[in-house]
Amino acid sequence: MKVNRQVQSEHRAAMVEQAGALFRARGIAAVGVADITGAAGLTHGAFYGHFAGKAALVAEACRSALEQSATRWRRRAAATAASGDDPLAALIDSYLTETHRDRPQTGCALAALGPEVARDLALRGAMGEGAEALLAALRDIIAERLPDADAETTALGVLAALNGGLMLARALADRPERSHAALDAARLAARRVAGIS
Amino acid sequence: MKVNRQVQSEHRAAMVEQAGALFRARGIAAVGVADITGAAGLTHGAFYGHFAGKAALVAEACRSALEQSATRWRRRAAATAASGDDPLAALIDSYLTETHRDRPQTGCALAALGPEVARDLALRGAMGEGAEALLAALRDIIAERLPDADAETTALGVLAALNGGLMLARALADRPERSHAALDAARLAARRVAGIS
DNA sequence: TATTTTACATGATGACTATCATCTAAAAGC
DNA sequence: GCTTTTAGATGATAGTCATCATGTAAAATA
Repeated sequence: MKVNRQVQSEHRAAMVEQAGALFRARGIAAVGVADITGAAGLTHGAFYGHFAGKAALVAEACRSALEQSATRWRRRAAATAASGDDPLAALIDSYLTETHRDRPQTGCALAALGPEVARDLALRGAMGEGAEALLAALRDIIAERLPDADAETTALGVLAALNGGLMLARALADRPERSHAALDAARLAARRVAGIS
Repeated sequence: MKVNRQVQSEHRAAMVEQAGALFRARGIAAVGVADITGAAGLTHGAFYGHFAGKAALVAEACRSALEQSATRWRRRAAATAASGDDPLAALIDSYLTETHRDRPQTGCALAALGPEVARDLALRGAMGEGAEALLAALRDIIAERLPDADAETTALGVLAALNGGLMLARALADRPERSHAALDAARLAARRVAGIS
């Protein structure tokens, strides 16, 4: 049955959103078109009216998830700065938590999907754009917090430490103390890279 | 046709080896049993005499690839130390290269497969063991090079920076200069985490 | 050498999945 | 209100893949 334009665009947004969550939780290959439409409250037939194919949705979901993260980073940095705290330290601390480790579906898409997406040439564009959005947010936070630093290089280094730390904590998830130690060590590492506390 | 025990064990080793390379290059889900046996010069029928199923081979291939990396790290550290160079700096520099970025099939399995494997509970054990092997090698190299450092924490932090840096460089592979900058920044970051040069 | 065992090949099967064709009912447009 | 358009549902199709069943020839064993 046909729905009005408002509902239609909600359906599309729901598919992008649910796809992003499912991909991050289970991986791209393990999520089918029917899983995505189902999570959005539709059936598989609705899919091809909205997207050219699964690959098109993957690209859109990745870019969208990363840009959403970038926006969240900026908002939170503004909020912590307003309350007198260090926005860079706050970002590092909130990224490298057990909560983030255990909730990939709402977490950083770069850490959850980076390798899987990077090896698909058709998806590299979307991933690159999303990564740049994250880096731009981080660079701005660093430039404001550390006016003397090379914000561009520091942002790349800090993002590497954040991503790698989260990935390592997930790879060690079977060993709770080791996984916890990885998060602690990565928080320290990210601070050292930034040159703070 | 039956083959002798020597050849049989070579076939098994070839399947583990080829699986490791194919998984790192294309991802686990994108590689079929027939691809692996084919790369080893066999047909799909030979598979189930050697492994309980695809999952069993995935676990073995991951552990094997990571342990091989750990061994290579130790050997190279010994060689660079013998020639008077800094083994830790050499490890950092050789990990964060464009060659490593562009050759996942022979590179670090943690960076290539970490997220994909970490979300599969049945595979976490193998990945955790492999990660520990890498960390042990790195810890030993650090303990020798920096006797005053907390080698355990430093190893976790450096591995996070290495992994994250490589992943970021791959995510930015579409933008050659940015990808190059990510490698440069990650080398600098890893050094800062270790507290060297 | 004769017999048994078995590593691998061939072929089959069932499950799953992306995509397409068709149908329907409701929204859009007049 | 009537006609046209179309979002989504249902069902079909073709391809892929892991796994299993069976055959065969060579190694192992006696």
